[in-house]
Order: sequence, then C-alpha cells, then structure tokens
Amino acid sequence: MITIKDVAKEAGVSVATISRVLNNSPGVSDETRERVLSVIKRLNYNPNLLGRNLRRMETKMVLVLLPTISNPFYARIVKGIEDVAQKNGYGVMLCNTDSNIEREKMYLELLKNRLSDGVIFMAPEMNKEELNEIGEKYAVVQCCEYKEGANVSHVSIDNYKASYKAVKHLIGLGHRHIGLISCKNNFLSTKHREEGYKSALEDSGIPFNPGYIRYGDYSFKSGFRAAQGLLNDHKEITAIFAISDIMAIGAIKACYENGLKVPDDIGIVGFDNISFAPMYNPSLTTVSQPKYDIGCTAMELLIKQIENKGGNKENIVLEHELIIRHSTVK
Amino acid sequence: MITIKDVAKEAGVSVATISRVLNNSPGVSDETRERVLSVIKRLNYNPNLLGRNLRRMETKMVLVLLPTISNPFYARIVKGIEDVAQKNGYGVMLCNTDSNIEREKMYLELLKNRLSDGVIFMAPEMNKEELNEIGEKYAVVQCCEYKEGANVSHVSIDNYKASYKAVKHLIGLGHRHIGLISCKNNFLSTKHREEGYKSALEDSGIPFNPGYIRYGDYSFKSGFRAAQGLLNDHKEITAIFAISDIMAIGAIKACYENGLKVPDDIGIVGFDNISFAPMYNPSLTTVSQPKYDIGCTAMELLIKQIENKGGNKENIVLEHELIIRHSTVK
DNA sequence: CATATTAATGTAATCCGTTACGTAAAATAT
DNA sequence: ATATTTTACGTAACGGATTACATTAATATG
Repeated sequence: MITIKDVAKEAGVSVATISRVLNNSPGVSDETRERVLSVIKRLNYNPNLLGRNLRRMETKMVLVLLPTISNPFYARIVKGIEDVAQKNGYGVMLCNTDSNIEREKMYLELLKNRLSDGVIFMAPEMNKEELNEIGEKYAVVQCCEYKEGANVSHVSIDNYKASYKAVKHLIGLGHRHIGLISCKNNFLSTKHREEGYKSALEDSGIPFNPGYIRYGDYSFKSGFRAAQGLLNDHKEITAIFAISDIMAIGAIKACYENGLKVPDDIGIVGFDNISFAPMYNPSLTTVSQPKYDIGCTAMELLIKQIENKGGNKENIVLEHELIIRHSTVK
Repeated sequence: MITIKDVAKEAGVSVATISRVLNNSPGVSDETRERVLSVIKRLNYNPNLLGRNLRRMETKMVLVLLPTISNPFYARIVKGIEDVAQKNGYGVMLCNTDSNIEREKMYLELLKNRLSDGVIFMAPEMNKEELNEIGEKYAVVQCCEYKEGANVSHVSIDNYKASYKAVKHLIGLGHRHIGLISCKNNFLSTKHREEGYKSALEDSGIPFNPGYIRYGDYSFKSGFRAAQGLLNDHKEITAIFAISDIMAIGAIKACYENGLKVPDDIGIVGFDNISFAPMYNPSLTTVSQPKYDIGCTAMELLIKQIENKGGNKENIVLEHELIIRHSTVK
C-alpha cells in the first residue's frame, strides 16, 4: 500500500508538506504543490483516512437509523439528509434497525466508538432516559418521530393539526361515520393523530365512538384487516382515515373485496404521501409531510451540533399539506 | 474522553492487558479479567475503534451502493446482506448513488480510503474497465445487475429464462399480441429480459413486432405513458409484459384510464415482486427473485473475498419464480 | 549592511489500540 | 532438587496522517 511516506520520498519533500497539499493548507509553494500532486497521481495514492480520522478524532460520517428502508416514506427524507450532508463534506450511513432495540443499540456503538460523528433517529426505540444519555455526549437529532420531553433536538410536523385537517376534509364531504385505523405503539405521532381525529369530530358536533378505532401495525395486511373489521361491525361507516398510506391502501383493497366502491361508497384518507399514493387505484388522498425539507433540516441541525460541540437543542416544526385525490372525491 | 490508558491505570495493569480483555485474547487470569471488566463498566469506557482500525487496517464495514432506496425491490436484498453481515461482525453502510456516476465514485472513495473493507454494487454505473480496476485491488461483488465480462463476482438470477417464462405464461392464457415495456439502458438484465420476450414469442410461432416494444425508465409515469402509447397504436394488444413492477403498475393504471379492465381485457405481468405487487388492485402477476437469498449470497461472497484477501471470483445464479396473481387471471 | 519579517519546509510528538517480544513467577516434568 | 514449560503479565514499536514548533532561506526595512 502506498502511504504518505512513499509520496514524500518520491517527491523529495517531508510528509508534512504532503499533508499540507492534501488538505489545501497554506505554506506550500506553487511549484512544490504541483510536483506533489503529480507524484500523488502517478503513484495512484489514496490517503488512508483511518490515520487522519484518528488524529482529528472525527470521521465526517453520520448515522441515520431508520426502522426499515422498505417504507417508501423515508426515501425523500433520506435524500434531503444526503444532499445537505454532501454539501458539507459528510457521508451518510443508513442503518436498518428493524424497529429492534438491540439492533438500534448495536448501531449506536458506531457513535460511541467514534466511527460516526452524529446520529439522526427516524423513530427511536429506546426510552427517553437512554436517549437523553446519548444526547448529552453525542450529536443527536430526532426526525419525524420523537420522544416527548427528551432533551434532544427534533424536526417534525404538527401531527395533531394534520390529522385534524384530514378528518375535517372528510366531514366537509358530508361524512358523519368515520373510522380510524391507528396503531398501538408509543409514538407521539400516533397519539397526536388520534387526538386530531377526536377533536375534528367533536368540533363538528359528531360524537366520538370508540368502536370506530381499529389498530394495525403500519402494514398493508393490518390495514386490510382493520378495515374489514370496521366494515363488518359498523355498516354505517362511509369513510376511513388511516394514519399511514400503506394501511390506507390495505383499507381500499378491503373495501373492494366487500363490494364497496372508493370513493363512491367509502372515502379513504391516508397519511405520509408515499410515492405510491398517486399511483394507486384510486389515487390516495393523504397528508403530505415536507419530507425533503425535514431531511435537510435534520441534517443541518446535526451539523450545527457536531461543529459547535453540543449545545444547540432546537425543535423545529414544518408545515404539512392535505393532498386531495380520488380516494375521497371523484 | 476515557482511553485505554485511563482504564489501565485505574485497574492497575498495562494497556496490553486491557487490550487482551477487550479482544478476548488468551493470557489474562480470570481474576484480572473480572477486575478490568468492572473498571471498564465503571468508567463507562468505549474503545475508540479509530485506533484499532488503523492498527489492523480494517474497519469491519462494507459499502452497499444502490441506485435509490425508493425502489422497494432493494429492501429484501438489503435485509439479506445485513443479516449475514451482522452474523459475521460486519456493519453495513447503505449509499444512494442516484444512478449518478459521480456519486458512485464519491462513495468508492470510502473504499480507497480504507473506511470500508469491501463493496456490493446493486447496479454499477461505471464501465467494465473501471470496475475491473476496483475489483483488482478491493473486495467487490455485483448483486442482481452486473457488467458482462467484468472480472468481478456477481450474484443474480437468469433474467433470460425468467422473462421467457413470464411471456410463455401470457401465451398460455391465449394472448397473441403482447406488448413489452422495457428500458433504454445498458443493463444486462434489460437485454436478457428483451431476449427472453422475443424467444418466447418465436418459440410459439408468434412473429416479433418491433412496434410492440416501448421504453420507460422504471418509473410509474414512464410505465403509464408506455402503456398508453401501446394501447393507442395497437388496439389488438391484449397483454403487456413490463420489466419492472412499478412500470407494470403504471401500465395497469393506463389500462383503467382507457376503459380497459385488467385482467378481463388486458393481462399484465411485471418483474421483481416488490412488496406492493400483492397490494395492488388487481394484485400483480410478476417474476419473483429470491431477494433475501441474493442478498445473503452476495454478502457471503464478499466476506470470503475480504478474508481471503482477493482471489475467489465466483458467479452465482439463483432460481426465480413466476407468481401468478389477478392481473393475468381472475 | 544589519536586523526584522515572511515564506517554505522539516522534525517529531501525537491520536488510540494492537501485538511482537521479553520477563518473571508459577507450574510441571524429570 | 533441578530443568523445562506454561502462565500472566509488561514494554515499546507500530499503523498513517496531522500539526505545533523549529529551522532555513529569502525578502523587506531602517
């Protein structure tokens, strides 16, 4: 392997000068710089960043922990993260946690072992206390999902308002019997979306019926089953709001299998505006999060923390949008 | 920051002993080992892997370059890669190349700079020569997509046979006018899938009509447009084979917008069996690749290369499967 | 012309763990 | 009892690049 020493010898200068050339540091004559560069090219030298990283005690790498890359919701967010990272000289490592706390902790070792300068959580599995502990020593940002009361920055939308608006849209179309497909988990977004659903009903003088809530796990099948349950037990239901697009798509399929036409017989609203939402048959009315911006903002926060060495706890709320498609109106 | 020296001092032993404990090396008495472990815990010491990696000249990290994480096709493959990696003590960094050769090369720097021990390409953008050059110096495996004649291992299915089978399925259902939605690119899989389509027709005595081929770019929209073109120009067409599920889904949508029912008026077959294929309306007949196994196999090949220091060029072909759903039969 | 300043480069310590080698003590063999 | 082996450590070199500080040469200033 070619090292900086080989280059130095070949160019007839010291390793310090090579290092200065590599880092565009001042104090090298144009002539020497040219010569060094040509030697680097000729020897096909690639600096070994393990050395640099050890010395500088940084890696210019950040970790992004996401529950799964199967969920298309994350794709645009990640794009935002990567674009900002690249612009600032950082690399991004995506890591699938499978929503598994062991795997999450395993990947966090990369942070503790200094193989990464910071971490963005898409949906932290660990509890508030553990998160706080990590947040005290390392650069951490939560993205979309976050733990209430954790002293760690986060970027998200206002899930309560977004859900409220989605349900109000259905009510505005004349629906009075609106089912909800939610999830049984500890996500704050879930809680806020349920609250938004209830408030929208109450504000319109529609009594909240606990039997109208079913629970899934964000999967297609779970959405399908939840909808089937709702349609069986409550024939009067004319609309369903699902807290994720994938479950909403499952619900549409269930409607079709029950002989109900969407949107004629049943209106469906999802959440997330995944890339499949406009492709589906019918296209899906849904709440759109500014995914790209969320990603960019999260990465910007993270870089600020890394470079200012801590401090800078910030919480940022970005705007959502209701996108009306053919699953609610013809 | 706590270093190995601090632990050594606190435990009253030398750094070598600490290192031995950390690596489960022999030559440490049980008593000392216990004491060291308790000091490590008490001081909350995390070894700085930058030091270890520099010394050992390895990182136990591998790179996975994929065109985009938006394509759900990759999710299962990545899962296979990750599972095998974890079992062998490797971490996985996923990197979006955006099918951009610059980005691809940027991420390859991580390999050249020793921040990664090997790389798995899902769809290399660089040409055969460049790939060969990388393959000579570093551990490299191509996964699913590969360059013909490149002296670099690959794992994939037989795209020719798979495509042949898909088209034969349509012919078996009585279809005689079968459109193809392909892509204009240099992927070998594309070439093979087109060849399979042609051979299936010819073997059944159906003349190949070049007008029956349209080109997309793997996107939903492109599939939609391609199908619309086919349906407009060739009213006799009763089936379409698309070389990707997402384009097939676009094609189904186009059929519906043209008032054609799937599968009654038109049969559609896709390729990949993405997670959305069974969710779609109607569910999509498609070719399934053993994605998880492909991922596992690719990672196994890569580890073999890393640990045997080169050598071991192997090409592995895994079995595909045609999954018949409601886009071709009621 | 002597001195101060600046530019260009070199020397060597440093970052943190790993590991080859050395050593002393204890265990075992003869 | 002596010789040999084994065990349990410690010492220090090492990996590659960075950087504070030192040095030399060239230029500017009075």
